[in-house]
Amino acid sequence: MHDIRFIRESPGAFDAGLKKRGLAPLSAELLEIDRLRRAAISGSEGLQAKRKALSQQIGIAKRKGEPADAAMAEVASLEEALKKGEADAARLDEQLTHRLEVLPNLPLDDVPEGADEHDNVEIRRHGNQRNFSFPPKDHVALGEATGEMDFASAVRISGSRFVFLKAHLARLERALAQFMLDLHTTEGGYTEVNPPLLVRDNAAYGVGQLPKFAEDMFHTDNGYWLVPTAEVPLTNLVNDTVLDEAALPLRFTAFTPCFRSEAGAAGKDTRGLIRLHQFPKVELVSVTTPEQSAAEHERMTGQAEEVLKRLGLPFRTIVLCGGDMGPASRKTYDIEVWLPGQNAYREISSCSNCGDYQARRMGARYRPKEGKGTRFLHTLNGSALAVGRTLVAVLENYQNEDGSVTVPEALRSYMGGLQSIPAPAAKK
RNA sequence: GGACAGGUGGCCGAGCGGUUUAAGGCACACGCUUGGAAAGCGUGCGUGGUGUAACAGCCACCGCGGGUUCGAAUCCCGCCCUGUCCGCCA
Repeated sequence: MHDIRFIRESPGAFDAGLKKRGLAPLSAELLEIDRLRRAAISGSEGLQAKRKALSQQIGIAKRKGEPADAAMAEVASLEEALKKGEADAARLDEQLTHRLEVLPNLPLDDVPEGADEHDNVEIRRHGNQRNFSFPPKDHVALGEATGEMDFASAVRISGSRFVFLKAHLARLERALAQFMLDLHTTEGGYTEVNPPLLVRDNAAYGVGQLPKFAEDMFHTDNGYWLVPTAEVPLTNLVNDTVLDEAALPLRFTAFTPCFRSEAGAAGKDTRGLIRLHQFPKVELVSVTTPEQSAAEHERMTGQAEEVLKRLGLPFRTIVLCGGDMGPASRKTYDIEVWLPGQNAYREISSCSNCGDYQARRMGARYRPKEGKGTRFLHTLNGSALAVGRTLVAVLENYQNEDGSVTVPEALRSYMGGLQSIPAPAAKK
């Protein structure tokens, strides 16, 4: 949600931000609605003030037992104009809100120009791609060979884009999640949270999922949304609140399943664990002052990268261009992990600084130590990491020629000391 | 699912047709007091909108939406939410 006052003061900057998003300028149009809106409000308020004054006179007169017919007649004569004025003001105000609430956040100055993912800019790489002495398999081939990654059963029971993980792979997923949570809570300073997975409209609206992305979420027939990411419940922990500055920053982490209908993704990434209707993810959410958010964004991205470093997985970090960012974000880093089976870097984390965009929608404010009143908070969210895709990366990067998979050092204590996930039994 | 009770500022809480301009308290800020602190005393302090160069002023907001009325936090209707008890249930 945008602040119309900002648009009033800096229409050029607003339009420039939209342009970076690949959108046409809108400030002139919005300001015209705003002009009409304010005129309507002024007119309406003038009449309201008149009515109020007259009503007070009537009250005083009646108290004294004097007649008040003249004043009552005058109020009655205002009736029609009052109704119209209030309706006009309400209609224009609503119109402006509807226009503003569907617009994306404005990119920060250091976000690169560009239309789509081709214009994203790589900012660093870490780790070396392994030299395989054999042709590496992809995770589906590895997982299905042992029967521990079972898509066939999932299709019968739930349909496409679901999976059963079994035995070592089920445990590996659990180990990954636990490893990540431990890292974030002990070294990262995040508070572990186990949130609800069903949320109300207002929570989905608060982070910007609604009204635009209703079709990307699952909805229950009694009105709940299944969370598409733990960002939704975690960020909404501060909705409708006024925090003390001393409490900031707040840092939350959660391991949850995420549910996405993938309505617009028919035919994309149909193979394997990459794009499912239900997938596990460890999420990070920070709530900060406006002054803290840029540094917190770097810190959060570093926290996500740390997971990959400890797992020994090669990755690169890119900054998304204006045209490729999610709507709530003002700056986003994606982290892409190297997948030998696909011979490509694939997204495994996305860390966004949302500025005050979500805070405005949620009503999330704080009281500054200095100065009066309240200010909107800044919110940030990032995956650290998408656990299913991390499992893919571990399988593909740590595979051996016989189909066994070496367990990364960092995970062994979570796997009961297991050194290696066994190769599939030889065919008889 | 059934019955009952409730939703008032950052928090607690009074008000239940017109001097409410939402009392009072807590918290917070500043000052006085003090060797320093606590306590005490004093002052300030809701949110949003509109308006202004900045003040001032004005309007709205007592869960949300309607209605009654010259006038609604207060009365009426609908909805949402919370709590308690009962039922069901891992």
